[in-house]
Formats: sequence, structure tokens, C-alpha cells
Amino acid sequence: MTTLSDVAKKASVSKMTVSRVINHPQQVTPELRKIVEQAMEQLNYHPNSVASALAHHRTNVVKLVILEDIDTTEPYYMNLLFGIASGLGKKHYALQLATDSEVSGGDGYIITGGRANDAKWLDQLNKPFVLFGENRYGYDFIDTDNKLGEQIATQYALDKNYQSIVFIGIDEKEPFEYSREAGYINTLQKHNMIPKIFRIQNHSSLAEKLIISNWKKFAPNTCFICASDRIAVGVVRAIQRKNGNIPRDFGIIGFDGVFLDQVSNPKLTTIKQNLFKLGELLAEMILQKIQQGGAQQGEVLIEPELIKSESTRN
Amino acid sequence: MTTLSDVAKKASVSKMTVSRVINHPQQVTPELRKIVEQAMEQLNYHPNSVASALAHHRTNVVKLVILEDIDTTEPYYMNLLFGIASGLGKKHYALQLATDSEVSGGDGYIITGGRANDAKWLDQLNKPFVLFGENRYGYDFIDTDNKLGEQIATQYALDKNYQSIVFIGIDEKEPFEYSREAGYINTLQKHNMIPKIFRIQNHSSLAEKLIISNWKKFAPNTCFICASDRIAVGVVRAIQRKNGNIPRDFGIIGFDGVFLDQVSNPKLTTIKQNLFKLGELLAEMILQKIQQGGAQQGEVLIEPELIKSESTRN
DNA sequence: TTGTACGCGTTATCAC
DNA sequence: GTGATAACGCGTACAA
Repeated sequence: MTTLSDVAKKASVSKMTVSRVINHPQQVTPELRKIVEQAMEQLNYHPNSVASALAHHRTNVVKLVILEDIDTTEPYYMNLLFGIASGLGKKHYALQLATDSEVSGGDGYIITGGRANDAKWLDQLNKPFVLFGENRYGYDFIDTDNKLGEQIATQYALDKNYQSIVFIGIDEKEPFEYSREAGYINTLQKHNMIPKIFRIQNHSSLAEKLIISNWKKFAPNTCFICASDRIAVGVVRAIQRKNGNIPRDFGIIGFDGVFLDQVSNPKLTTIKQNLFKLGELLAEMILQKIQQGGAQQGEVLIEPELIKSESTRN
Repeated sequence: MTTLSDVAKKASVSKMTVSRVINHPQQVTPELRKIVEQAMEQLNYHPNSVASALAHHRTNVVKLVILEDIDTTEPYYMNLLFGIASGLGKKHYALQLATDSEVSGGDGYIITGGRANDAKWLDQLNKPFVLFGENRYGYDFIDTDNKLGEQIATQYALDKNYQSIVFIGIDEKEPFEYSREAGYINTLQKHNMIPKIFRIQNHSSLAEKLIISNWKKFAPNTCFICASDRIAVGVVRAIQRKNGNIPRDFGIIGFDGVFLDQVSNPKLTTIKQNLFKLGELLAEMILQKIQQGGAQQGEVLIEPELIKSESTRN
């Protein structure tokens, strides 16, 4: 294993010069820099991040804290996780998972699944953290642009000439849901239409029951804007049981675009979250926050993508 | 942050004695040990694993290498990942993900999604590794007992008095599939019944097409043993489209028991893999292998569990 | 701009 | 059985 000293010898400079070439390149003259860089090339030198971490009183580990129940974990966490791992890996950081709130170790946290009543717990954290998911308490976060997503969905339903646009939401008093509903409501209002909103817990079977028990309220030519693909799948099943025609008489638009939309039949038109990118950005944000000693990072909303598929008219 | 030296001072011993109390307790007399342990308690001392790693020329990081395409990644990876992370965390190890074969860094690898033609690549690895998933080249691995799983499934179908038992397999020439088929075949042979096997790629829509285009071959009173829940979902849809009665005339048993079985309607009877435990064992195995300098660890098969649900007679 | 000396927290080695 | 010393590889503080 080649070390800083090896490079220093080869380049006939001190270790510090080599260290500076790596961490503060501007502090060293271009000529010396070239020589050192060549030496690093020839020796195939890679900094030992463990030693670096020790000197910096760091661990080079970021913890991912998942506050939701693991059993309800959506498959889309996979993509998020891969994104995070990818972003961390680029900076030679590693990942640890924590499913409860007993966190310790690590240089910072990425926290997901937090709800409104987790605020007190967050406030007592003594290390930098960023959240995955909207919040309105001023914590740094990254999320899909939920409002924009449902705006796009609702507008698309209108473009496809569905006369009635119904929203099936998730029955949780959380910002992400408010934002999704707001996107739907705004777009309808813009066209002088009156919102119709139903809310249930995020389970396909509950969605199925909801639609069936309210079936007479839904005339043909209705499009359902669903706050999740899970719900959308349930709506599809209900319509099929009622022998409704998809997509001619009934349209369905989901939200998430991970796995479930593909397994569904018909495949779902959905608002796809770019979870991988989101994960990468989360990693970059927490790493930057760590490096900056905990400085505020702000909020970032990622634009989702409309996937046009078989559950709406084409 | 309290260090080894702090404890040493408090206990009036040398740092080495403290270190030994932690790593080689037998080498220190019981009396001294007590004193040191009390000092550690009072100072709430926790070893700095980064410093330890540096001294050991380690990174305290294990890499998870996923050789499958990330887009086809099944949601069950989540549970595996959580298990791995849990197992690593107990020993203060962290995780890095790698989705291609360009691995570097880390003290060892957990490799998943490997296929037969990855053997040459594995052989050139210069760090300890263990595999998730059966192989027949002598590499250390952990997997669900696939054969046993389908034995249980097939026997259950027989117990429920389905007259015809059909196997819908995954069209891959890999040990896990051979094992699953073997479990099915063995159990049928034991009852002097002739196996009927179909194979397709692991997609629900392909399963659906397969069943529909062969519909006349399946008389009522048939149970489909499926090599995955994805396939099972497709089979369910096909039967429903043909207006077959589930579970009276047609039974379906899946494999995996992660997410999809719950979202399906009817919910699937399935062979549930204990992926979390599997992940924990993978972590323990690779950690032990690292500690033992790469010593052979052997093979471990984990017993799966039959989940009785709505897609078979009760 | 560049180099020297030392510290980060732990462990291995070799004395006693 | 226990302790002093050096070493792991890198970074900071200060001096040159």
C-alpha cells in the first residue's frame, strides 16, 4: 500500500506538500503540483481515508435513520438507498442503517419517514442531519416536488378530456400529502372545476373498498388522481370488478413510479419520483453540511416525471 | 470524547492494559480487569473504531456488490439490506454499495446476483467475500433453502387436494432455480405423480400470457407452484381473466413473500424467505471470514416459511 | 510557498 | 501479567 510518504519521497518533497496537493491545491505552485501529481500517478496512490478520518475526528460514516416501520417499507426505498450509497461512495463515505431513534456514531444523519411529532427528537440531535421528505419546521430537506407532480397529473387528465377528476389521497396530516392535494386543487381551480377528494390509508385493498362502496358517485369519463401507486392499484382493481372500461371510461394516475406501476395490469400512468437522484442529492447535502460544520443547507425539490402508460387514454 | 488514555489514567494502569481488557480479556488478571471495567463504565468509554481500524490496516467497511441490473432489482433486497446493515452495525462496521464489478476498498465483500459466468471474476478477487445465493463452485454462501421451500409448497398443494400440480419456473440455468424445481419434482415423485414444468422469464405479464395461451391444458382442480411471487401474480391475473375460481378450482403458491404477496388480490399463499435474517447471517459470515484471514466458511441454508393465505384452499 | 514536529486513538512488539 | 515504545497514515500549527 503506497502512502503519503512514499509519494513525498518519489517527488522529493515533504509529506505536507503532497497532502496539500490533495486537499488545498491552490496553496502549492503549479510546477511542484505537477511533479507531485505525476508521482501519485506512477505509484497509483490513493489516500487512506481511515487515517484521514482519524486525524479529522471523523468516522467517514453517515447514518440513514428510517423512522417508519420497516414492515411498511415501500420498495422505492431501494432506489433511494442506492442513490444515497452512490453519493456517499463518491466521497469515500460509508453507510449505516438505523431503524430506531437510538442513533450514535457517524458524522451525520439522513433521516427519512419523519412525521410531525418527531420534531422534539430532531431538535436534540447533536450532529448534522438532513431530511428526506418535506417539513415545515425549517429543517433542511430534499423531496420530490409533490405539488408540481399532481399539477402535472391533473393537467394531463384534463388534456385527455376526462370530465370528472377525483383525487384519492393518503389520510395523513403531513406536508407531502398537503402538497399533493394542493397541486390537484390548484389545477382544478384554474379550470373552474370543483375538487372532489377522498382520503384513505395507503393500502390497495382500502382503495378498492372505497371505490366500490362509492361506485355510483363515479360516472364514466372520470379520472382518478391517486396519491400513491398502491392506491392506484386498488382503484384499478375496483374498476375492473365493476367492469368499468380502463382507460376509455375511467383513467387512473398513480404516484411513485417504482415497481408497482410496472407490475400492475394495465400498467399505470404515474408520476415517477427520481429516487436515485434524490438519494444522491441527500448524500451530497449531508456531506457538505458535515464539511461546513452544520451550516444550513435549505430545501430542494426535485421535479418528478409523468410516465404515460396504459391506465389513461392515449 | 473519552479515550483509552483517560480510562488508563482513571484506573491507574497503562493504555495497553485497557486495550487488553477490551480485546484479550484473558490476558489480564480478574482484579485488574474489574478496575478497568469500572473505569470504562464511569467514563462511558466507547472504543474509537476508526483508530482501531487504522492500527489494523482495516477500513471497517464491507462492500455489498450487486451484480444484477438495478432496474430489475426486486423489492426484497430492502430486507436483505437491512439485515446486512444490522449485522454489520453490531460490530461497528459500515456498508458501501457497488453495482458494478469495479470494486476497491473495504475489508471484504458480500456479493449478490452473481451468475455462473461471474466465476472468473470472483477468482481474481483479493479480499474475502461471501455470496448471497446458491452456487456450486465451492464459494461460501448463504441462501434460502430453495429445495425445501418448494417441497413444502408442493406438499401443501397436495394436502389441499389439488389433483394437478403444475410448476411455473424462472427460465434461468441457475442453482436456485434447479433447487426449486428439484423440491417440486421430488415431492411429486414421492406420490408417483408426473411433474409438469413451464419456464418463463421472471415477469408477471409473461406468466399471464403463458397461462392464457395454455389455458385448455389446465383443468379445474389445479395448483400452480410458482418460482416467484411475480410469476404468481401473473398467474392469478390470467385465471381471473379466464373467470377461473380461486382458490376453489385453482390454487396458486408463490415464492419470496416480500411485498408483492400482500399487494396481490387475493393475497398470495407463498414461501416466505427470511431475508432479514439471511442478511444478518451474511454480515456475520463475512466479518468472521475477515477476522479469520479469509478462512473458508462453508454453506448455510435458511429454512423458509409457508404463508397460508387466500390463493389456496383453506 | 514549503517544511518540521507533533497529535489523532489504538494496537503490536518486546522488554521487564 | 504488565508496561514503555513505536507505528498505523494523515493533518494542523507553527516556523522557516
